[in-house]
Amino acid sequence: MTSTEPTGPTLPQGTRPTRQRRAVAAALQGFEDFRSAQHIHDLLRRSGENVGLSTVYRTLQALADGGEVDVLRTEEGEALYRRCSATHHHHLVCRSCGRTVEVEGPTVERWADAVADRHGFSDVSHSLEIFGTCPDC
Amino acid sequence: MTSTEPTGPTLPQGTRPTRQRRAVAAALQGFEDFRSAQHIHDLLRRSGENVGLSTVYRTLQALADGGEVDVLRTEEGEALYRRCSATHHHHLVCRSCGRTVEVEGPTVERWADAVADRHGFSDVSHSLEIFGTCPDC
DNA sequence: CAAGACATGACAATCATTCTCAGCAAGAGT
DNA sequence: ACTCTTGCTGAGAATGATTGTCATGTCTTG
Repeated sequence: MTSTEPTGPTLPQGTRPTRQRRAVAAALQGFEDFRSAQHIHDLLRRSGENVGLSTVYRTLQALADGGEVDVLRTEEGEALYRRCSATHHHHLVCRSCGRTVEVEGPTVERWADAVADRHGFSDVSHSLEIFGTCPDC
Repeated sequence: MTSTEPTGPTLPQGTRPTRQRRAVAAALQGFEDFRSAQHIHDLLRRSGENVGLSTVYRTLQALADGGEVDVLRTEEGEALYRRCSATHHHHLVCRSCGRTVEVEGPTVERWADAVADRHGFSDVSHSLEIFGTCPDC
């Protein structure tokens, strides 16, 4: 019920801005496409920031819960993370190189909401990803 | 390399209609909603049909490859299977009870293909699921 | 019937993700 | 600044779904 003003959008309120959490948040600024938790963990290692794998998972999950990062599942079920743009959108992902293109489809959004509404569903969310082979592959 | 005429739509061509495969195919007729491979394995056990877990996985995968069953991933990444209707469609899934409603959206299909095409992507597929809470929950 | 090819299943192996828990660090109070 | 309380971290174990292995079983054809 409290209306604590968040000081920044980078980390969810109620958490401590530790070195590790900052590092993960920073790493997310370093790429455009979707990366796995393990990949991000690697990036951190390489850049000198030592952060435990568990912590990377925990932090990504927290960020995802707070709507700070997008999560998507590959066709094999692996979770991929990416910093979230302000606007709601979907992705066109290359199956071989992982290249990602952001796409928007206002029509789709409306359609999904309408369908859910027609069936009496509430608290609606949807996931939409397009997979294919990009021109370079 | 042969063009063997398929005798039926139930199992992909080039496979032997063994007891186990028939059993899995039959089990899929027994429910409307999405079930995990392990759940299906259990159903078979209970109904007296003894089929190994590996075989259930293999068969489901083969059926999925042949477009005979729909596969979707839960938000936790687990694969769920369901017999496929003839037409391409998507699903409105209740997050708490798992109830599934099939929905169609020709517009969405066209949109997805158009977007992919515009970016030069080939061999395109898309996944779209709508999650929500159904009126009974 | 015999041979060859494919299918099966018990079990081991993978692999991403989560759990555990002892030790460390941040923020509040003194 | 010092301490206390609470939360955070991380190494490694545990989990759980899925896939691989391979000896054995079962069609199918000659």
